[in-house]
Amino acid sequence: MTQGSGKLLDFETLRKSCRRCSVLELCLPAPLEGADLDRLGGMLCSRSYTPNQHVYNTGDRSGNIYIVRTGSLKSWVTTIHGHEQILGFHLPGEIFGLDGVDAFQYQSGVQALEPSELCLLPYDALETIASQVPSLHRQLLRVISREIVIEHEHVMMMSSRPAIERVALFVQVLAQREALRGQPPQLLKLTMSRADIASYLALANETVSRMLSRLEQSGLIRVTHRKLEILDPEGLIEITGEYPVSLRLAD
Amino acid sequence: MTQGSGKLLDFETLRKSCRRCSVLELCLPAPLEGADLDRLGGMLCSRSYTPNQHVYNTGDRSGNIYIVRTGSLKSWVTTIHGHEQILGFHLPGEIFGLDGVDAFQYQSGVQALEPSELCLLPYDALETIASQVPSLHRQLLRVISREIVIEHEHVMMMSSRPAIERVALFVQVLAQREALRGQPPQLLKLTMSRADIASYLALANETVSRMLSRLEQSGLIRVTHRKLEILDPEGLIEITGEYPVSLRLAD
DNA sequence: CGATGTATTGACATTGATCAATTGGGGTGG
DNA sequence: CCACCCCAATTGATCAATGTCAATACATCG
Repeated sequence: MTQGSGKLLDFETLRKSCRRCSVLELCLPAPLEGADLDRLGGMLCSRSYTPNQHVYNTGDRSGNIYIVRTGSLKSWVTTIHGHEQILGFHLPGEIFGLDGVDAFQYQSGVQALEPSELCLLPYDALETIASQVPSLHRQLLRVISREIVIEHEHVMMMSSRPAIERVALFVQVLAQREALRGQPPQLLKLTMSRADIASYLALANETVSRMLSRLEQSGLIRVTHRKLEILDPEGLIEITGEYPVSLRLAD
Repeated sequence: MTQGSGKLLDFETLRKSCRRCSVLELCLPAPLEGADLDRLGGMLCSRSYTPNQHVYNTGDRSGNIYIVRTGSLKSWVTTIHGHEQILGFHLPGEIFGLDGVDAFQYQSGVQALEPSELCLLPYDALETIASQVPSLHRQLLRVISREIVIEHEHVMMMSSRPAIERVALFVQVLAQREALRGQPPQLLKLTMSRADIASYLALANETVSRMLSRLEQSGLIRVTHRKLEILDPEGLIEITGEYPVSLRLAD
């Protein structure tokens, strides 16, 4: 496994660290008592990654669950043809690495798309955490739950038949995920390449380009290289006529 | 939520129940002590479902994680236009219901494809279980891990470009899942309709029919209504591996 | 400022969706 | 037990949408 620059955190550092973490409310929505936070000491580890750096590769011996603190990453598998299939993008507050629990080795590869910081949770520590900090256990389950909903959203994108819908849905879901962590959802930074998006949506990258251009010509968005501005959210929703009910915010 | 015929199990019944369960080694691979099994008493609940019966619907207040004991089920979401998108099929030993943890309501619907029996795990009980039966906590994580791997396999199917690959992969993965629970993997019972398969693979159901016929004409499988026999597993692998792409991919 | 890889745009070919007709099974009632 | 019916599945013909190939424009990074 590719190693990042990591360090174990002592009690005091951790408490401060988690309290200052930008995704605290996602990772630990329930207020943890100071004592509970202390118990986490020694279990957690924070690590930084540079763009393109691998967190782990397919087949690597597993051992950790990861939660994104800052930055963004992609996970993928390589097919027999040597073709790379993107399985997901990981934004702050989101989890990955669970696919390695069952077989003791990761079933996919993960690499950073930009400078990123991750929070590591060793599998072994989870049992201890679960038994000693029950509220954290519930929070972990919630993060896993969100991850599964995101996977379902991915399926919804891939099953949208007209390519324009897939791309529009992609933009919308990305904006939603930005909003969830309190970021302005109308200005997106596409940290992944067009080819990554294309693979994620099961389209040719030329098609992704064309559809983005089409959305821009319709006045719905504005794209300049890796910056994307949503001009007309309502219009986007109209395009994705098949927008799944489950994706809409509580109403 | 639609109610099945359920009953709470006392200690003794549960112990026998779990010990006789066909998916014991999937659900609880690590041997549990008798005392641990006893502690599960009162937390677990078993329920039977008839074909087409709903376990829950999108928007239902959540509360349980489900593990399949016998039978098979499908989960789906309905789009605004009334179109049904299949998210997954659930076989014995597999888990579902996690998508309801975060928002306190299920984000999808689930219904039985045949007479099925489910094991219910209330969210609330999970914390207790985790703290009192640590080994079970780890097993739960493994079942979740398998579920995520299955979701990734689903994405791989949907991203396979030629339709024949998607269907071939579908058959292979289904056989694999049968094999995992000790069933002969060459004889499959398709409990779901062609339309369900089509939705799952993001294809038209006519295309699924055509591809199954094509696989049969090639002598790789034998399909009669809902029974599918794999005649040439190697041949299937070659199709998913080399079909049309290998002719053009020069890498 | 130049070089290399990424993104866009265009032209064409092909796959799979759509529409339509037919067959086939499983369930129900006579 | 058989016959009917209805829904599921198969098969066929056509065409639009998107993948593929190719060339150009554009950033980013050295």
